Amino acid sequence: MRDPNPPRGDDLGATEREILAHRAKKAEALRALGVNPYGNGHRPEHLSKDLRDRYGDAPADEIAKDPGAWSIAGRVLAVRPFGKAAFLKIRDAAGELQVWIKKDRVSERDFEIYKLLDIGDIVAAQGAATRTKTGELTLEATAFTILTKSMRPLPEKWHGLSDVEQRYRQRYLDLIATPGVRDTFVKRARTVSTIRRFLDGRGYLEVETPTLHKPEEAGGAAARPFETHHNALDLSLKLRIATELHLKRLVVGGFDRVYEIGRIWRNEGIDRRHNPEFTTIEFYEAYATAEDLMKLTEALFHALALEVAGAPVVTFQGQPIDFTPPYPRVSLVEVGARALGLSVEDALAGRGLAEALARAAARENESEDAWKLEQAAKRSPGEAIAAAFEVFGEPQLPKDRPAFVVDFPLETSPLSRRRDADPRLVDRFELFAGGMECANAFSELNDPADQRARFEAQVKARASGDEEAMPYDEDFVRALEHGMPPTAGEGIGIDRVTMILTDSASIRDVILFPLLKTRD
RNA sequence: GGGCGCAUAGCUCAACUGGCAGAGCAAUGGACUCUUAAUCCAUAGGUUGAAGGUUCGAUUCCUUCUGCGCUCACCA
Repeated sequence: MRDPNPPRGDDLGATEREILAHRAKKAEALRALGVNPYGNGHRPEHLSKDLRDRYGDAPADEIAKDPGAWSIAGRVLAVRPFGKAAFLKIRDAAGELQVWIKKDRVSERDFEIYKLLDIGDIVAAQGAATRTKTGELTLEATAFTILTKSMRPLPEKWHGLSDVEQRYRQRYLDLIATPGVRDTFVKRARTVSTIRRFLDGRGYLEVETPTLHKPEEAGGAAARPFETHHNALDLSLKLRIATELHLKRLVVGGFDRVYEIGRIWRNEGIDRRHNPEFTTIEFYEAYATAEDLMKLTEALFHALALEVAGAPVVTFQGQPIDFTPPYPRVSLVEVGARALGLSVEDALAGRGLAEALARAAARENESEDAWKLEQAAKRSPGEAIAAAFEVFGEPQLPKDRPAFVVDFPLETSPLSRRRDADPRLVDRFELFAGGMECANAFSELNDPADQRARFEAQVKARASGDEEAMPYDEDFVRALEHGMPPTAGEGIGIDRVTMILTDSASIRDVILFPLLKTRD
């Protein structure tokens, strides 16, 4: 444990303290030159990209004919000084550009300012374009100033930041120093905007529903919620675990096509695929069926691959995945039952199921899966078959393409409409890609009596220890009693889709500030 | 929550079987007007994550704690 009342600036090492002090002196020296080290009001007229667009690969003599008058600003990433000249590597919003400062081209004062420069400072330069004899497009400065003085050093220039923890805690440094990080988050933004454009173009309305839920509202998924409290109302609240139930209320209210892109919270474990807060898109379309949404999903993911990754085939962790429709379909009950050596009929009826699960568990003997199968034997037939699919079916899903898992048992889907042809199943699908569940969709249950029964089953499950079972949402049933048109809905995990589109191994690499433990 | 692993200068990493804690980059001072990890000379920088223990001696071995990573379970 450290000093509980550390001095401001916390536990700096001597080197760091010296750097801060030295740079503070430079800031004062800038003020003495009439430069506010934290000034504002300087607006660059160009981006580094403007010079590249203008000159491209043009040779030096051609650039010399029309060198232009350019004005850029950005962060200094590297300085290569030569006494009376220097090359600066500057990064702005559009890329990087070299700036060349020469004592005989800038004013004496500007050269004094340059001498107070540190790597990490935000600077502005004006001047003409040129190409150096090593061939690099360069802005040859005629005016130079420091806009913001950086007081702390950037990470080491060769290796950057390799301490994963520091990358997440100080993401601003990660963005500056680690190649590709910036691009990942640009692609994340493009993923969201592509989805938004896709749905807007199909007549969907974007809405926002509460993230603070009363205890009875915090359903829509199987998960444990975070708990919080409103002081003025003295009200216990939970953070939402899904947007589903409010969005369907809106379908009842006449918004036939709605979606919400938003943060949800689930109070569960953290690993490569899970962060306590993450972003989903849920959308609901009246008069559509799960079958319709499969078509829509194929079109959407194909569009995402093209728009975000730039090609229909995306390589994720060394595995190319072809997002060109159509995607193969795999039956959960068939594969699950077959894995247990049973017919679908016997499995759904529970005939021989316990014995088959025991046999399968024994086959798996020491592995973790055995335990999962043994637990499944205590649940309903549908849940047991789903468990068998998880253990035996999921690893066999196609890896070079996304795949739809279809034919879900009723018991695993408390908000899904029963299938007319077989009421033990629901018209539901999950989209798997890259070994992850990326989307989950179904024809929505709009029979209020059936919904009531499903909620009752959930309450019973909760009473017998299932902490992830949903609460009974009376108002939601009331809404259904007013009549919800036949509807299909879908949820997509934005973070996981972004992982695939950016080839990121961990969900933390696509969340700017993932949750970490507090440091003392 | 379980298992495995990691923590040394601001950053990236060394330090043999327990024997004076080092290097590169960054920094500081100096030289240098075409560099791309610029180069050259010099200097400074450490509670080896924390607390205990074993030992003549601990970065190294042991215990506990903290944080992080991987993995398993739960989950999307």
